Amino acid sequence: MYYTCQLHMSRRTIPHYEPLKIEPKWQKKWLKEKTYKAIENDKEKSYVLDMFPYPSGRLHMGHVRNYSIGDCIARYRRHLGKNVLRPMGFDAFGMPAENAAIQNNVHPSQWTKQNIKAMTKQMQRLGLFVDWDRMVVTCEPSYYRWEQWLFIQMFNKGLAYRKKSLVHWCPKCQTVLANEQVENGKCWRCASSVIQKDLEQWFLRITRYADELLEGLKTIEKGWPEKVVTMQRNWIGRSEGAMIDFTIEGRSESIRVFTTRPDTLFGVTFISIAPEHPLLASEAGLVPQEQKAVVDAFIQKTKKEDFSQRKLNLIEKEGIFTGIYVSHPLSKQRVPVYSANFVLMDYGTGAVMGVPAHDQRDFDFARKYDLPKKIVIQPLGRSLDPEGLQEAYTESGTLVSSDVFNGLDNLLAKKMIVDALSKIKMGESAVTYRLKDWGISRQRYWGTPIPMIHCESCGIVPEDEKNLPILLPKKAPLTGQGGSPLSQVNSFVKVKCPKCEGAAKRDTDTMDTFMESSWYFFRYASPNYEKGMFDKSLATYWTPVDQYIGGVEHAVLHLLYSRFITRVLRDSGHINISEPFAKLLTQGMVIKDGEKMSKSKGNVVDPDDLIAKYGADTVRAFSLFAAPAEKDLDWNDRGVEGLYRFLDRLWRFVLILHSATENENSVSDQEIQQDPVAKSAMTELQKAIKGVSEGIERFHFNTAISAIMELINHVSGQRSDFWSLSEKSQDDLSPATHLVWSKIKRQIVILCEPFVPHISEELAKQMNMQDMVSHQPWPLVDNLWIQEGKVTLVVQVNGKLRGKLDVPRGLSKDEVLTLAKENENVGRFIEGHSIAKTIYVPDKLINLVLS
RNA sequence: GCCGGGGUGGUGGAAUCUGGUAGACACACGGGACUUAAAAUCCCGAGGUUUAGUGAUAAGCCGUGCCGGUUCGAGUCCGGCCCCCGGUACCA
Repeated sequence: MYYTCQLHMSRRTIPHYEPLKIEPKWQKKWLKEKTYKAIENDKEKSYVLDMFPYPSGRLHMGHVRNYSIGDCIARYRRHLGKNVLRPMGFDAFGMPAENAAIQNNVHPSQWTKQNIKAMTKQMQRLGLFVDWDRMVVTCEPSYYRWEQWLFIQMFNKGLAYRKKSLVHWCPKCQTVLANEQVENGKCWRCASSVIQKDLEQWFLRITRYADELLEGLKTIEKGWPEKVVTMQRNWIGRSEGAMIDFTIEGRSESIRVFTTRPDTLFGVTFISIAPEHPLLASEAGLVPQEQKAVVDAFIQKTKKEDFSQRKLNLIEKEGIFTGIYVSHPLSKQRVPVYSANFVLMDYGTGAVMGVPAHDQRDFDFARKYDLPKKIVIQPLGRSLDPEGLQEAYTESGTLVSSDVFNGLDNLLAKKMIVDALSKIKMGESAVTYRLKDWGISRQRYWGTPIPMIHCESCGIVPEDEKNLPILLPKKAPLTGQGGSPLSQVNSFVKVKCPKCEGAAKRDTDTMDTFMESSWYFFRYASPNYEKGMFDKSLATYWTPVDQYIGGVEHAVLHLLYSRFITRVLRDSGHINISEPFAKLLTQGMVIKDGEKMSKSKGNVVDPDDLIAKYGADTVRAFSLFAAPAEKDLDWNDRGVEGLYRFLDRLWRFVLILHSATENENSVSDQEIQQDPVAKSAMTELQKAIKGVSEGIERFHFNTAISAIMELINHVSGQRSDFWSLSEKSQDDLSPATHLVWSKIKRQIVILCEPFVPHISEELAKQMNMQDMVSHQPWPLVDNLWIQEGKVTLVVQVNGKLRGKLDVPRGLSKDEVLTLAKENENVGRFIEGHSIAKTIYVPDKLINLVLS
């Protein structure tokens, strides 16, 4: 495995780049010496965090990409002198473990532990910058104990509560899903169609923080992708409007509607309510006898319709007259009440005022059922009439047919009408949110048990904190059928009530796994802390996370829940921050042949195979080089080969520089200036330092790596015999070149360390460098060398490129103009014309504008 | 529909923040050197097109989805449109 330098017949040989030999050695050393351990100190801290993985069994390329990015940032920041924390852990509760248990008869805990072990090994084989002493595994009782404790605190503050409600239910996973876990009417995990069930469940009152979560986005929007901020904003879905009461004819109660357009109140020609609305239930006794049969039939029919389809607006608008009438709160006119399938019970009040002239849905509905359209807003300079109206007019305008509000601008009218309603207690301004409370009960085994007890005499009682953790029983029947597995474990269910000591039952649901991931980043500050969720002073030192990296798929789930829980912890005095993640980088997917990598498509690339073939450095470097971080990365096997070849080139490049520059003598800057070879090499080195630094800072890792390639291309091109140089060649290198090359060999290993740490450390060692590369400071750009020297100045005539001038920097406009006119090609274009104007950008270009 | 992001060679992408040589760097391709041969390695070439020249080459024109504008100068800024990707949705 040795090749001999060709031209010089040198006795010296340079061993080939052999990643598989050098990588394990360094990985062992890093682990043994705890090279990347984070210890609190006086330096500026930097907390770099990747979203922790679910222990599915094996790393996939998405993980590799994620960790390569985080690793690069962590390493770079350490070189900059920051105190870097880069921890790793596992989001270890969840369904796949339980499914594996059902299918293969392995205990979820065993399955999970095996996977954690295997995946940890894979990560170590990648050579990640990680403080392994801070590992957090969420299925450990020492972790979930504090989650149970948090739940009790939230219960005591009214932030955790139980209610019966319609919830999303996945028939395949046999469990409830949160709103955020339903995508297009399908389960986020298994893609089964979700159905609705009426169940009693635990909820966390995230809506109490709705406004704050919305406002808080302003403080982080600079550090987060705009896309994610927008998604959260839309998800919270704040809308301002009014609640308005329509009194039911012959009754004292009223139907309350929510509207964002109180200015169109006089345009109401009907009311529509959701089929599930309680007023339609028989108990309410509102629907007249003669209408009862048809109304019930309509309700039944709508209920049968696929709920998700109804939400997705795929079903034609349908409705039925309920026989109920209400009275308009201001005009006192009689208004019919319809039940309509497009009105949703879970938003607003489940009842809507129908204004066909100014709302498109109402317009469609009115057209179908031949209901009148009343125009109450006229646009400026036009006059709408109900007969000619082809669609609802939803823009602004002036109020008409609206009693005392006629002539008002509609924006002003909004406020005036709500005021008028408030006075007679028939309405008030109101804000609604799309965001709903977070349902966290899961009828599954492999999760954190909810530390609550149901007592017949005392009601719902929290477990005594002394008894935490409430351990998940080791044995439970796992069949995937028949509700919570824990309900079948007698020893778990039967407890004494902490209040009255009477016989009571434990809650048998477990918490949504998103609970664990909502605070793990605090736990890393003190992973083994036993007196609470985390040590406040340590968490205060490290958090917020300075740079968070992960997939965009968590834009509203994990990233919103974490912001919520952080605020809960803040309000109970456990931490002083509101926002857990100061900066967020969402990396794109790894795709192959235009499709997402997946087993079913058979286009999965296994990181282990690649590491076994090319080594970790190649895999890491490729995943950074092939595309900008935030874009999708199209996997390309040839590209990997290319990166491997580059690393081989890097390897030989550094060793050749080394063998050619073993004896260094001191040379002044001036001597370098006067030596063209040395000087241009120096300039290229400075450009590379600049390019790599800026690339990493802007997360343009692809251009950062190309800056290193350019340096190698340039220096190796300085001599035609470069690739066969040896120590013999020292004699024919100028002292200045000798020095600059020597500088390059020392600095290039630092520049490439964030991308390819193994090869970098190994090269440093082979060059007998004292310290490990990871402890070296980042080289600073010496602008002197970049600014020095000649520049290529562009000459334009009328904005078109006509010539180039190689000139020294800092020439005056007149000097350049004279040179430009002398240029033969430029001369051809200006001949016979006079120059009307000259634009000169120093050291860049001159543009001659002809008259 | 609404909200984001994007559209640049055969391909991934650079230059876009801050208007100033479009195509860095790489992949793929083609040619050459080395080799008995191959691999590896090294070197060279390359957006399209036209003109002149045997030729190396020189020069012109066109070119960053489309149309228009601002500017001495637009891939970059502004207005309008088309297409692709992602998110979201009877949200009252």
